[in-house]
Amino acid sequence: MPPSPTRGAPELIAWYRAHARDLPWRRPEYLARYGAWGVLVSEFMLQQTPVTRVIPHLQAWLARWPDPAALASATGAEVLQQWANLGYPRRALWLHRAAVAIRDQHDGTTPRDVASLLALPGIGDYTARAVAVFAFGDRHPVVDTNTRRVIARAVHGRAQPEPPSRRDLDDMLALLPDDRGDAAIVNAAAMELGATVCTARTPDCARCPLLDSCAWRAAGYPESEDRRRRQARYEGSDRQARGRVLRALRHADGHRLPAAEVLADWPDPAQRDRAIDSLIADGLIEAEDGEFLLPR
DNA sequence: TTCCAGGTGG
DNA sequence: CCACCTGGAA
Repeated sequence: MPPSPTRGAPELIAWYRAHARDLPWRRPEYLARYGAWGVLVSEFMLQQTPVTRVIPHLQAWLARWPDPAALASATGAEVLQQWANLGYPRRALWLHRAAVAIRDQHDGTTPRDVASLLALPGIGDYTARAVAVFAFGDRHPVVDTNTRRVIARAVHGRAQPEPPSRRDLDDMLALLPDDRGDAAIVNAAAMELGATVCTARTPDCARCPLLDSCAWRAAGYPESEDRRRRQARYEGSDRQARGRVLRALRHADGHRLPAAEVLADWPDPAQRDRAIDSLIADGLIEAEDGEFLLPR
């Protein structure tokens, strides 16, 4: 017998109301003050970045640039400086470019429809739907890696999700109640459950609101083969070299340094040149008069 | 010392 | 598929 469309939704909603973390972007005063732009900025920072690292940067960022027009008028150097050590600094440039597009193409108002959001730089399947749902209250499936794991277990009875695919959105959609507000909570609850209870390595099933209906539990918690690729070593990587260059420029007077001083002590000159060239290609640094500098 | 989390774009 | 960053946990 196929699962009923909203199987688990009431349990998720009740659990979320009682146990969701109190995060800044979930507070009514945050949404009242920053609106959809606040949701968009928080989701940008949360891409690939733990909640605890985002919180202090988010407050400072929105205090400085509370709306798209304010950010759009900043320079690349200011944006990268403010992004600081959040990681993946291309996101900072994408966010800046998204602000420019919102100012120039949407009258400074964060768009509501998923297609328009997807057209903005740095916004993909997850972020577009997260903004549409959490900022505007529309009914769409929002799927992050936590959601995918929760669905793999509770619905499909597998310990780990399959590789990401469009079917993930269909799976989540099937769990959403008709009511838009309830649907938004179920989206948030699935992510929250995966982040705090149905975790990758040590799920705490005793605290799970879906315990009674969980397909993984019903199947006896079968293991699944670990198909994760080993993460590339960071020490000595191109990533580390790029990160060092940007960190040096963030801390330099005028955000510029003589080319000879940039990564001067890096052990592999070819790798250093490759890192610098790729930073220029990405628009994260510029070369001028024998110096490297953050972009203007 | 290694491992881990995590969306987007190419 | 693979590159992209960081710092805290294991």
